[in-house]
Amino acid sequence: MPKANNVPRRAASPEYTYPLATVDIVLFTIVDGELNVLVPRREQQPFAGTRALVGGYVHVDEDADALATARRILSAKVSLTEGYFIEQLATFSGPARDPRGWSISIAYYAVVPMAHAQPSEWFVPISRLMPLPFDHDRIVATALERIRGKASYSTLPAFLLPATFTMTELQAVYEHVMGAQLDRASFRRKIESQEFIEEVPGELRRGTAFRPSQLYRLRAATLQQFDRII
Amino acid sequence: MPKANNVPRRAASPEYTYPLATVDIVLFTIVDGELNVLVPRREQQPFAGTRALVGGYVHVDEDADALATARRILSAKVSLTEGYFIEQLATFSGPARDPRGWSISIAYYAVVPMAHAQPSEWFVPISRLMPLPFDHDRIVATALERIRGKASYSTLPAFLLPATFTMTELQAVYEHVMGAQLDRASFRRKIESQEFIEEVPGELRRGTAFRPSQLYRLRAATLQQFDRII
DNA sequence: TCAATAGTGTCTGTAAGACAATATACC
DNA sequence: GGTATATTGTCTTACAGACACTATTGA
Repeated sequence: MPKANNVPRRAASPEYTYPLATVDIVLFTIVDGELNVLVPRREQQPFAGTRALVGGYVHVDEDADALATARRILSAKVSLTEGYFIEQLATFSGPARDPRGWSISIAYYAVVPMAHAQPSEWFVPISRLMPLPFDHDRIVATALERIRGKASYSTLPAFLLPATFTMTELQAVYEHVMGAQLDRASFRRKIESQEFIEEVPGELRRGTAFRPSQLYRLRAATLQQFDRII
Repeated sequence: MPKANNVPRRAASPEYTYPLATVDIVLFTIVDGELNVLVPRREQQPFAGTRALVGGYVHVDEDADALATARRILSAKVSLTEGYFIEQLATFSGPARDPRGWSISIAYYAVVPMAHAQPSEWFVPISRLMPLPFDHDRIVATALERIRGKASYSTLPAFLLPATFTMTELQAVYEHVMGAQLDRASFRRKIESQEFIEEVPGELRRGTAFRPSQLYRLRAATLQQFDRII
């Protein structure tokens, strides 16, 4: 069984060449109220030592599909095994995007609560993102488009929060992801008219500020995948 | 240069096996007011003789990316070279979806006016679609979800119409794609508030019915790609 | 003139934004 | 009690759906 270090090479078939098949993941979290992306330094060539998205080869002998590849990579490279939302983003391909040759990258994006994102030095705020190798700039741009688009009509941003949160914190996350200010009353109305969160009975966030605020949590049905709320 | 009949085979590398890289296309058109999908009979194995989506291998020595693969396939297999809208749908992968082995299908969906769709026996109305080989049922379902979702907030359905059309015809196409009835006044208001179509000056559709109707066409800026209209 | 469709105007309900008023803790 | 935030209520505006009214042609 090939392991992660058993890197596949291009087939040397004289009549036909296969594309490389890889998976890249754009992992988002919130750090200090700002949207961050996981871009650890690469350990292997090409571009060893420079920051890039996490990714890896599709292993046809162990992966049930590309999503399984993505989960395996997150588990192996970032020790992330559960508690995150992940969805396919798009597939990028061509002869020039990877110096190793004609390649396919099935890109995913994922969303985790800040607490689960362990080594914060692997994350970079999207406002301070440097140019990335391969076509990772384009992949990140596509992921940002997607997450911002979905923020306005889905429960996606809620997956950036810890298990319990206040309405104000939820609004702040939506505002950060969407990059826009929202009206408190309208936001509350809209969120409550949907039924994807519920009050944690009797639980209040006290001590921190002045009037304590009600704590909320995602409903069980919402926990595994986000829903449209429009 | 390998041609279409120069089929790539799986690499026989003892230590590592590559996934097959293919592109499949869900081509939509309107026939007699109903949404149809292109599913010609396959000429090659596997599943020769049965209806399936058009598709083919990625040719790394001639394709600039997977979109180029899709365009090459449409040109070669359906003689469709221009006048259609195409967009990436999603990528499907796994060991079982293709009997030839672990495979990747980068799926696209495309939309053409009925006139461009030449041999109508290659098309099947979505209401009468039979079970398809591979995981093409799943791909078609995903494409239908996408096109229906986009219909309500984009100009996509307009690409199913010929060069000029009446407001009533435009509404009928939206209704067929969305699978819902729309109010005439509201529809007209919404479409006119956007600016993606324009009147063809002085041109009316006469003779056909009673009061003649104004003819419209897509604006030049809209012709190449559809826009969000919300 | 009639039939049948094209095109326009009006009313109403819903929901979001603006913004003010009230509630509740800690200091 | 004062302060800062939480939560609720009200007013206004925008817009879509419902529906009726007018316009225009060929028969």
